[in-house]
Amino acid sequence: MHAFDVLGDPVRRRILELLVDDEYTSGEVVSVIRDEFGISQPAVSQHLRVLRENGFAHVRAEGTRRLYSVDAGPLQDVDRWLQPFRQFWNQRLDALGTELARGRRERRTEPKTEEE
Amino acid sequence: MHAFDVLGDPVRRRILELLVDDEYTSGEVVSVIRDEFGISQPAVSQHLRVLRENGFAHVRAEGTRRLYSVDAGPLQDVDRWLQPFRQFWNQRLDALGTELARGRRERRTEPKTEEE
DNA sequence: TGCTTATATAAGCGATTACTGATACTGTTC
DNA sequence: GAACAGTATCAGTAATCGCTTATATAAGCA
Repeated sequence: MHAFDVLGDPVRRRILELLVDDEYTSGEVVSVIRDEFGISQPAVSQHLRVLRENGFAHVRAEGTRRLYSVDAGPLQDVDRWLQPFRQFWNQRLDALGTELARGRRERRTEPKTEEE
Repeated sequence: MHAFDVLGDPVRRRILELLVDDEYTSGEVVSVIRDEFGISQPAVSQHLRVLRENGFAHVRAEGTRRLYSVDAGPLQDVDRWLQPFRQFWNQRLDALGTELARGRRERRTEPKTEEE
């Protein structure tokens, strides 16, 4: 399953938004998602499985509990895929990011048009 | 249709990769995609429609031809959604991006660990 | 050891998606 | 204005997805 397919589901996106801050047990995720989306425990568990199997989440057992956390690998792939398109909304930020990633030392920024 | 659903399809991703460089006529897109994916003209046209209707592409008529180009709006939404996750792979780039977007003037960069 | 809690898996079903072939529409050219 | 080229739309179909209910597994506890 491609990263974008995984992220296509709103429940899975929401789960990742939860995990970005903290580890959550399966049950905690279930209770948030049940409230927000009105779906069952198995439904959530299946989404967690998709996240696991596609490398978006780590699991760690603690007794009978399962603690989920973000694995950012596939998100980084998405970020990379996006790279060539960034020129459209922010050429300067994009260029700067590239430079920085290459380990440049110094920057001065020119006047710019604001967005966001 | 959510941006991530649109990007879930490999044909649509490929079309956007083409359009990132240049305008393409519908027929040009069809011929590239037909070669690479082996699907028909209507199939490609339907994908172009999805891109159009979801704001990923502009169309411009020129005679009987239709010229497609990227509209980056929804991609920028995706980029924004990704933002909180960037800390996982590059805290410093992330922080810098945020600062720059807020219009700061000056930067000096510290020594860093390389990635990419 | 048996009950309970936490979680995962399985089977089945309805909705959605991406395709195909057929056709419609709209300019261009003779 | 008829034929053609470029493109879009339509109707039908097969595959996939996300849900539900039912059930399995495994740890904690009386």
